[in-house]
Amino acid sequence: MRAFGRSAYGTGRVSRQRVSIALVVDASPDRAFSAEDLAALVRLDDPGIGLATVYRALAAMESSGFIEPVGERNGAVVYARCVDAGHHHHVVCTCCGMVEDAECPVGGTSAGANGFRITGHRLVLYGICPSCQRAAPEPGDEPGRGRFRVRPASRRAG
Amino acid sequence: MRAFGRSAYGTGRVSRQRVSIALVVDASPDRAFSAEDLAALVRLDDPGIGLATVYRALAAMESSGFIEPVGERNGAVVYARCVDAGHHHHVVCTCCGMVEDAECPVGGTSAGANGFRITGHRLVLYGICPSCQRAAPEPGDEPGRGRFRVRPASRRAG
DNA sequence: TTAGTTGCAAATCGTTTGCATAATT
DNA sequence: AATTATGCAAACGATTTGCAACTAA
Repeated sequence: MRAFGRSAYGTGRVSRQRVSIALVVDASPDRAFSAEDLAALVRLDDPGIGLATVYRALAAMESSGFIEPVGERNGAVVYARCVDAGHHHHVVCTCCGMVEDAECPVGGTSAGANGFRITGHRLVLYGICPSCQRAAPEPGDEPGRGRFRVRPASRRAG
Repeated sequence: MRAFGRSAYGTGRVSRQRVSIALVVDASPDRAFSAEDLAALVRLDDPGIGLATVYRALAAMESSGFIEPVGERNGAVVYARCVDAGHHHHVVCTCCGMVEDAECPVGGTSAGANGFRITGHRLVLYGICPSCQRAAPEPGDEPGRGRFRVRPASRRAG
């Protein structure tokens, strides 16, 4: 197997399954997705793909920088495709899960206050996308349309 | 039961257990801790405290802004005490788990690019604290001292 | 060949919950 | 007295892992 997939996984072999998975992820650059979401989509083409395979691919894509975890939905981690090449972040619609790359507003801090040597950071912006804003009656209310609510990662239900 | 604890939990009743828990958290403002860590510390004074109680207290303290999840350790979420009152973030030593409050470097973005109405963000800075830097032979190597490795939240082992 | 990948099913294990009891307000 | 918190133990459920078969390189 060749071509696409190489870039998504960085290193390692590129199996038929990994190509399918990478293609689906590549085709959904503006939507946060969970392992189950991804599996469901991939199964449209390859019904026999196993969840474990998806999880393993997810881990590989994350460490290669092809995707990044951006929150959770019902206790499951949701990821976003990293469209931009370099260092960047994501804005996630907490209502529908829409995602867009965002520039990194964090600067200078790499100097490190209090003697810390800063090695990195994780930032995710949350908001309401244009589409969901339109659907929301009261600006300020959490729109009720989305079936993909994303929440800042940390714990399960509430 | 009264006094301390009120501020930590925002609303709700303040039981003996919740006071003990809040006291321990308050006494560890510079260390990331997991539910198990916290339970172990609290049990020094109150051996009978249940893990579920700690988890419930953790949830309450998080929603009241007394603590914030800052990563994970062996698949368990680790929290940091929010020393500062207002909006701020944390710098976490990925080696030993030491934590310090950090100012928010994110500005203006509240305007929202691409039409998003930004409602919030989550930022955690990672680095090596002065103490661990001293313990690290090669500047650049991940020090090997810490027994509390913290990793950016997302998934379990690797 | 040879090492990395897959699918399946079982195992993990941090976290959540139901319930009867105890304690706060 | 009314309501909320606690402890225990069982339940959850997303994610991980062992393993034999398979396959990209």
